[in-house]
Amino acid sequence: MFVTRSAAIQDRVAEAILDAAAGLLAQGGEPPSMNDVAAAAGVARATLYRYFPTRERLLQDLTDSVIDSTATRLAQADLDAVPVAEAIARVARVTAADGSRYAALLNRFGPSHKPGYAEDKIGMLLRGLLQRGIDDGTFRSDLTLEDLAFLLGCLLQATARATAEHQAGAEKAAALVTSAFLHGTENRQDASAQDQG
Amino acid sequence: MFVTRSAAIQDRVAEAILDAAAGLLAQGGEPPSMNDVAAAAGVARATLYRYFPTRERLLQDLTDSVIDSTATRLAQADLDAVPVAEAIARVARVTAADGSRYAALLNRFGPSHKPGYAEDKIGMLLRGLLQRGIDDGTFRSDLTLEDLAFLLGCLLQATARATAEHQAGAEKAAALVTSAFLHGTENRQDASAQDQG
Amino acid sequence: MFVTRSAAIQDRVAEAILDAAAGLLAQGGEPPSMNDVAAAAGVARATLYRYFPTRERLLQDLTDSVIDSTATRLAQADLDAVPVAEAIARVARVTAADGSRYAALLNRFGPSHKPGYAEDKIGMLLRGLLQRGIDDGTFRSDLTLEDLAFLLGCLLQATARATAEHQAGAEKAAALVTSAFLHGTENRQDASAQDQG
Amino acid sequence: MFVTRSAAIQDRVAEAILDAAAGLLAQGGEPPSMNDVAAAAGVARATLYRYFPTRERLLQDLTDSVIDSTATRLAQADLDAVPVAEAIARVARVTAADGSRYAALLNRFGPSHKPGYAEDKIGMLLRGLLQRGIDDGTFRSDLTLEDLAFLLGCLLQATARATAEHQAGAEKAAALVTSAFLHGTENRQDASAQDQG
DNA sequence: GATGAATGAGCGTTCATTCAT
DNA sequence: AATGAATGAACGCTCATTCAT
Repeated sequence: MFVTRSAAIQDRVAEAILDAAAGLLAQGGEPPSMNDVAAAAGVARATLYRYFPTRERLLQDLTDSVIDSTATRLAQADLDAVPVAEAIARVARVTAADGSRYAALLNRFGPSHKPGYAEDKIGMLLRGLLQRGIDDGTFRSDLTLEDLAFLLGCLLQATARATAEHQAGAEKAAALVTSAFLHGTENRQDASAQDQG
Repeated sequence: MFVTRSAAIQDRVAEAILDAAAGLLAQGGEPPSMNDVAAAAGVARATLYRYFPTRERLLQDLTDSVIDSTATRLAQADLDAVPVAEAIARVARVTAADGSRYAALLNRFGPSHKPGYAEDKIGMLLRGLLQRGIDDGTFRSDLTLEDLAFLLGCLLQATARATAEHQAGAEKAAALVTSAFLHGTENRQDASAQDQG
Repeated sequence: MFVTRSAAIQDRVAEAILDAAAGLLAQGGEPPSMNDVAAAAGVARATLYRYFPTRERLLQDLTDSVIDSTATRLAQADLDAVPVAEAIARVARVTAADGSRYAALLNRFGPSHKPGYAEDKIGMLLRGLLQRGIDDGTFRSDLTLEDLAFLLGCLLQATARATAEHQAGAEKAAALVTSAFLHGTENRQDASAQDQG
Repeated sequence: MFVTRSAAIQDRVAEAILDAAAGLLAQGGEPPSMNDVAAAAGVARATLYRYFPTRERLLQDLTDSVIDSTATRLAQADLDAVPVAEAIARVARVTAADGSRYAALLNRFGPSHKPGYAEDKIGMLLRGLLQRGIDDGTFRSDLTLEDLAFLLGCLLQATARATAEHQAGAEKAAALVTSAFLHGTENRQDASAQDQG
């Protein structure tokens, strides 16, 4: 009981810290110091370190949490229930909308974080989608799964970054990337209309 | 004469410092301290600060210098003398080969640096190329210059980043990006073979 | 209790730092660097700065502490219980013995420190003494309190300085100054024997 | 010839530097940096070092020059031609008027300078005067030449310091010190009127 | 478990002094 | 002989991290 309640409190504190850190990061400007994060979360520096023993660790966990929420949203998008082209469009939209927070992290701290399980979750999801596209003939047959994954990864990451800077163009960027990716990879046999939403 | 020689020495020292900094950055790991940079350049810390009064300034100048060299290489690539498709391919190759250094900087310090004239030089070059493609019907007519620039920018930047991590795949990444971009933006009237090299 | 103990520790550290600084200053030679002070006190430089945020502040506090101890010794000298002449002699002896540390500070850093309450404490003590001398006819009536204070101040300060250089002659200097001051200011009516001890 | 003219120029530059330094010191505030001195004198830092190879040396020479001018003024005061008491009064006045510059140096840099020939010049002059006072019975016979020199030195130095701080009271301080010194050391046999100015 | 204090390392800067020209 | 550039040392300060309580 005690342990449970205690654990709940722990989680609450940890989340408060992550929220504070996310808020500070979203404000732009210089990357916040551990001091700032602790103050914003309303705890002492030493307490912050009890939860996240390292600055790197804090950022890693923050990143994971952000990615996790994106993964969740993607999981809710019913990608398996729609044609690959539409699924790609949805992925692009989610990425543009949600990924800006992730990109903000990337922009400020580089890809130093070792991809955790959260990131793999998205990766597997996308690979599944791409493999389905290969199997059903949506994509050109001369492109391997790796090629497609690289391209889509590039475009999505770039979309996220761009969106993080000018929050406005999220929708447009998503549409553009979707269109380009699908046109750039489509199998010419089917002339299905891959128009952007 | 004297002034010239003196100025030459100055330049040499500045360049030595930039080289040293680039070398340390390329080694990966933690971003080097000013101390390290000075030591690697073989000058005293005070001298380093004489040339680059701020860490930020040093990185800015380093970035500019890297971009400048890429711009120079692009300028030597005779982009105007070949079809747009081939020109894009060349741009991708140069970016993959040369841009890794730039991406290494970006990865470590984010896009905080205000784009200087060097970066604009590349931007103008690319916009000129894309405009030519629009004019000669290489690209789909529903894509504006802005759209094309955004897409190409995304892909090139992603290429550079990817190359910086696995130096090996530079050629392949360039080819893939070229192919995807051209397929994704081409005007369907001409069925020219834009295969990757 | 806890607070008290903690505060006691803090005081102890602060005092250790002041002691170390005093020791280094007493050694003569170049004024010690903050590094030296920290090392001598057995704390890190950052800790030193936690206690004394500025070199100036450290010296100021050191000066105050030295003056304070002199003031304490003067307060214990029972000046009010003895004739003015004897009281002056005691003041001179205390100054010679104790003031050398103060003079060492003055010699190295000039009178830039703004006199704090500690210094005022001594000033008020002496003025009280001099006023008593005026009232009981010890001093010539043509000398104001200001005049007497100036003269005594000059002589005491000079004594302290001289003593700081040749620690040996402290007693002699005190006697000489006492004699000169009393002879130089005495009221000729009373031929009391103000001989030096 | 050349050497002579050159030497003259040298002297001129050296003097310009000393003047500049004196001016900056007189302005109070923080002790001027070698940078400041060089700039004020209109020469490059390296040139300043050619003339005064060390900060300490510059201050030493500056001190010597200030003392020298005081010594000159004392030499012109015809001390030998007047009674000892009057001579002491003149010494005090000159010290108060002229010595403030010296005290400004002392206050800022401490007595680190080894007394040079200039200082000895004043010392010998004063000792001669005091010896005359001993010989002609002006002073108490229980005070040695050393005692008298110490006392007078104390008082004069204090006068100089005091004057340096409040330029105003120079005359008054001189009178006070003269009176105190003479009363404090006089031989009671002669009741000559040693009133202040 | 939470905290205040301590720590070591780096930053940006100034300054006295030295070197090469 | 005069100079600009270089140097090393210190300063005041911030920050990520650790320790003792």
